Amino acid sequence: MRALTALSERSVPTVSSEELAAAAGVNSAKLRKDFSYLGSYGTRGVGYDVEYLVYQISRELGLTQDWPVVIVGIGNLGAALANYGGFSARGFRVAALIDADPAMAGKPVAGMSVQHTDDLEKIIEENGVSIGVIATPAGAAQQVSERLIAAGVTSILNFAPTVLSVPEGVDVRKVDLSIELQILAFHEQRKAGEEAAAAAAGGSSVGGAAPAAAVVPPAGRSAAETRKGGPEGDVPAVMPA
Amino acid sequence: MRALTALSERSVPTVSSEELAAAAGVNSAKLRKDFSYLGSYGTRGVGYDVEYLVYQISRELGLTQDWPVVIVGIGNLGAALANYGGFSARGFRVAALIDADPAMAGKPVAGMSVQHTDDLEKIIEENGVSIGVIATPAGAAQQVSERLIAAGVTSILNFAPTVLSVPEGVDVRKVDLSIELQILAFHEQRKAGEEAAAAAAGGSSVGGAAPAAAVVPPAGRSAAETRKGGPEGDVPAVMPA
DNA sequence: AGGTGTGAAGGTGTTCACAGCC
DNA sequence: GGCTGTGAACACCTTCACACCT
Repeated sequence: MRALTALSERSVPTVSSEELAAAAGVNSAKLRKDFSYLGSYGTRGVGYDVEYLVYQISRELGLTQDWPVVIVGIGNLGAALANYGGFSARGFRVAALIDADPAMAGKPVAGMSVQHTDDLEKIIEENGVSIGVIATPAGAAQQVSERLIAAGVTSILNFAPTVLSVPEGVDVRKVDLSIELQILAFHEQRKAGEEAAAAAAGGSSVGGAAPAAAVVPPAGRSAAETRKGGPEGDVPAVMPA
Repeated sequence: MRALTALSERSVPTVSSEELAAAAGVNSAKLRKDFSYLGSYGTRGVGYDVEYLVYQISRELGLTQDWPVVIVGIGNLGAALANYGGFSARGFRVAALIDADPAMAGKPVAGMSVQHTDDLEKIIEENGVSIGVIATPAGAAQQVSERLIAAGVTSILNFAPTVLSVPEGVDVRKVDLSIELQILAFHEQRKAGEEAAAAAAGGSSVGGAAPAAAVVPPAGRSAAETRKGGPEGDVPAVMPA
């Protein structure tokens, strides 16, 4: 979608699956197959009409609708989200900012006036909100989610570091910022391990030029097979000590 | 890992793959197979020693190390990240907060003093930082990333709404907050579509009780097969108008 | 000639089911 | 008897390759 939008902005009229795939960094066959699930929107010998394709995909993804959302918990994170430009650009409209702190009520954040939690139900109903964003502290999250759901919200984006328990039919997506860092740290560790291994081995490996994006299981497979000793001071399968 | 930590806090000594799988919401066979890649850390007839398993997985994931990180761009989002408790809890230490605005320099955020971009290289080198977090506006992100990388950073968590281009060997993870909302909106749209379809069909479907977590391609497959008409006012494959 | 749409081949990831150990 | 560790079966996803359309 990003690649398509870029083409659209450059007023490119049509793309072949090959060109678009290259721009998006994927395989052209995959792209064609994916598009085929939406329908036959291409023209053989020509390619896909960019504008038409943008429209079809947008609609399929629900981006042609305008989704009102509320943000509950206007601390640093809530304020950051309220100011985040990406939302309005993608069809989301921040209908209200809600905080439990009476001192926050009435304060202007991102050009809106913060409202108090007391009015949560009213706000949701009046604006027909079905998506709520929780940016409260962990302790408040579960309770907030219950009130949101009771008022009619059926999708929740949860930034609080808690697992919410919600009734069936309600979607929750949890954003855990530290998990992203953990993933980076994991790869960082592997980089260090590979360097060390390479240095120790002294270059006896075959094509050891640039093992950039290694994947986990296969790498340690054979090592794991042999080392079945047990729980005493042994070495991790995927990374040499 | 979350499920394990919870057990550890409740001082549960051992778990079977079955119990842990239920707690984590996954299949027990998958869990055993995944663990087997790390080694044979379980005891047949008994299960896994919780503490030992926590340690092994932590080490494998690189969580036993202390990772210094810098946050560049101390606006709302940067401040929110600096205050985010989850980082220190998972072995990350915020080594410095950096902002380009001279007015920010010296200001206290999350108990630290914000430093100016001029000192970026010095800070990175002195603290041995290999992971950087970019929370600047889109326009500054690419340049910041280049300075970070030149100074020795090899992993970047990018919150700015831009695609960074970086040399090989550098990992970038992009967090796009609006994508999460888009995913919720997509499911939300499908919920609405299903309701409408159910209402229209009047209950003639077979087991139409609760099609909670539907997946995309299969659903619209047969419909897509028949509708090959072409680009005039037709209906999306996966969602009835 | 150029490029889509798609059956078929090829991979990868998941689950089953059971031998083997405690 | 209970539970792990793992080959084998299975399901799903990706890629190939080519018939068919413009």
